[in-house]
Amino acid sequence: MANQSLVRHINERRLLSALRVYGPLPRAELARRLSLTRASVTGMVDDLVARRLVEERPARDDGQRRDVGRPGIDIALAPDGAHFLGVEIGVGVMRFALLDLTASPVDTETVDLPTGAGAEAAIGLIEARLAALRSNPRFAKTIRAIGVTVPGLVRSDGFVINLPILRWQHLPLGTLLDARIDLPCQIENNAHAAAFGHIYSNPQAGEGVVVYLKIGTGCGGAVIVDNKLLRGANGLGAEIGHLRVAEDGPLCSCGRRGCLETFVNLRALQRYATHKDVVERDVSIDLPNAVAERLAAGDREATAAIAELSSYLLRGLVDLTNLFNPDAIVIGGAMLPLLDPIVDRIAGPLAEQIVPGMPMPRLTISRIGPFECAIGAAAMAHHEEFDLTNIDLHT
Amino acid sequence: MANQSLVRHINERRLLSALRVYGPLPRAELARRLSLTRASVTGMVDDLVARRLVEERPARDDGQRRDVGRPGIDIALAPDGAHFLGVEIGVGVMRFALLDLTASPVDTETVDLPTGAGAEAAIGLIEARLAALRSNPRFAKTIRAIGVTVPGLVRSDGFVINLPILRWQHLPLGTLLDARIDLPCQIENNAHAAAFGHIYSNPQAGEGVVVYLKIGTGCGGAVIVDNKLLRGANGLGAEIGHLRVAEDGPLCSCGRRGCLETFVNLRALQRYATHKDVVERDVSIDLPNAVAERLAAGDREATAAIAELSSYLLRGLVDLTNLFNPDAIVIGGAMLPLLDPIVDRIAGPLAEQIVPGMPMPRLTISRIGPFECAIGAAAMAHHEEFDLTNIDLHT
DNA sequence: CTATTATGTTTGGCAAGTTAACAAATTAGC
DNA sequence: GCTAATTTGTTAACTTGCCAAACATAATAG
Repeated sequence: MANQSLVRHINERRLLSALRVYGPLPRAELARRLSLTRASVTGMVDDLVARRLVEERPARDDGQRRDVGRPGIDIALAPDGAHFLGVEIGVGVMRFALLDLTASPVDTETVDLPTGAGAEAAIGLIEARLAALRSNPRFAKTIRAIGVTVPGLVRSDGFVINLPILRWQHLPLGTLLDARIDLPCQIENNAHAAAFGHIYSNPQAGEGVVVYLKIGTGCGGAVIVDNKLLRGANGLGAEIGHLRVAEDGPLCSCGRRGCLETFVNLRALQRYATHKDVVERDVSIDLPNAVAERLAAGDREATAAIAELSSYLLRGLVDLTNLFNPDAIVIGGAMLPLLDPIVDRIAGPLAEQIVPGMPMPRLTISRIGPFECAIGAAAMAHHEEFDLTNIDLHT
Repeated sequence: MANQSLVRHINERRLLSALRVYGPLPRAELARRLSLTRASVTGMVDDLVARRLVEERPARDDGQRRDVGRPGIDIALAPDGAHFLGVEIGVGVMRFALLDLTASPVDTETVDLPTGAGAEAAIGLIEARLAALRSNPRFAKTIRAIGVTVPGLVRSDGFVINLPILRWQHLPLGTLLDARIDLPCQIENNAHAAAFGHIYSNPQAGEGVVVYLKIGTGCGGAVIVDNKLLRGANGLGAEIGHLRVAEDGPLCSCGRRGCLETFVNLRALQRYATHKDVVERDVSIDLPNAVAERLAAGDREATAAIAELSSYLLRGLVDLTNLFNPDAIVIGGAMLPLLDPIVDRIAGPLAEQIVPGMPMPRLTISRIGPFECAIGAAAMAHHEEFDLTNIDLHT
């Protein structure tokens, strides 16, 4: 199906993506940026206005010096032209984020997910949240798709293979969702979604190759190449947490020892800081803040704990840098309050230990915060429908 | 530039790729496969015939039972419509392969590259080979581009960072080539090229995600996603040889210890088999054959050597499988005669040790042989000009 | 020998972008 | 304040390339 309608499809997405990334622009400027004529842009904008996806904006009177010539009329994405719901299924909690057509969050919500709850309960909560949102006339008819993230192995067809933290296994979550929700549902690993959320909300960050690490209850990862997630054959790619970084160590949920995930997560941090092992649910969410304070106060035990965690993380990042030659490594997740000192500690040795000649990647921290997975999931749904990428030329 | 000419560009590449992959086909069949009308295909074929890229073929009288209806006239790529030269710069040797428009090798050649020779000498040999080929009227005007492979780190802009085996370093090879050769030259790491050659000559092998390992003098790798190489930010991606698979080990060319490359290569095999370390140039190319014979004869030392090498390789493949969730792992390179027993030994443990739930990749051996890098380099040039991929929709 | 079926070509139509001309809205200069 | 210059946005005529439909062609089936 490579005919004129493909050209229109491509140009439409190029136009919408430009407006999302650069903000409102007049037709003439759009024409220049997309290498189209003003005439073509006029036609496309007319069409998009009729479909309520873009709108004219009154001239912003921002005191900017105007150039000579007739001033342009800004065209902007119509924020409420479409909405996307992102859902994070987490440990004891579900988080929801609603994005508008500009991919900005317009609503967030957190609800408890009882420990031991199954998929039915989670789907019920999604249904309820969707109904609640739709009772608001603003969102009643514009929610187009849902993205759901889970903390573990999930195939791209929506089949959950294993979520050790939730004790969910072999579960056709996609099918179950499709049966109960009247919108397209996409299921994704939480780290993949968080990574995508980061590059989608920082467009300049997504060019090239980005390796993302999410350090929290576990340690997950994602790799993004030219704004596209590396999913692997079945959507299980970038299982960075199971990279082997030591000959021995605590038993991992995967059954092996030495996995990065067993050395780099909140529970491990607790272990390093207190020399006592604890069970998962006893690790407080406030742990990173507490350790950060002790660290700032020069506490020796906290310093040693960070040093130990950093050493394993470093070991993993060396391999990842050699394998992916990334432009940037982004670290996010619940460990956020401690990421600055960790990154400071890692940058130097990383530059030394990667293969000589391999350029040092930028080390960045994702500061989106606790809704990063939900926002990322919604961003993926947004991207699916409106972003310029992944147009299949083969069929 | 997304207008009707883009549609034609896409459809032309779809048509040429279909002919390359499936062989000669009549217009009606092409129309069905490309979802175009017979009328459109007629027009495109007329155009391509005029440009000498395709030609009509007399009906093959292969005794096949004919269907009812008017028989179609096969359209085939005109083999001599274009040629691409691939060059491998190796240790002591340069190999050349010329591909025609069907991406089949029509000429191969090996010449000595004196030990210690610099880039100037190598470029001189390329010039000479190109001149020799052009003295044949068949190739005089049809060679369109050159691909050159080097055994080590090279940036996508053609700057050679480090080739430890050749002692070449910090060398603007791309610029030097452009100055002396009147054709587009692309420089690529040898394992990347070999991987690409494998999937380009086995089209069904390139769908999805393929992890390629080249085991020879060194151990290099490449990852291919949907027929495209994962290059990384600077073209240095997939440095699989420097994946760390042990806490200690022989000193690697990268300055660290524990790299996969130091355990999995010809010299290491020699070491395992003889318990003596030797210098690189003393490792005979025939070593794999010799060991294979001893192995077949049940020789205990050879068996142990293969077991040792396999154990390190396995360790690397576990991480790679978890990281990339590949459809297939392909192993090639000078170790070829030993790859069958090695793969036999690895398959079982690999399935056990990857993350539970991660599908087991197919384990395949690339049997292209000694010209795999040269053929792959030429294939990359062919792909650049004629394959349906990497059409940039952003500009 | 005729009916059927499939291929390949021709003709006319449509979609979407381009070119070129023009009206509209602003600044610059006198 | 008026005119020239400049830039935006629209309109109409043109071009490209695919589609739809009709037709000529070449085979098989009975």
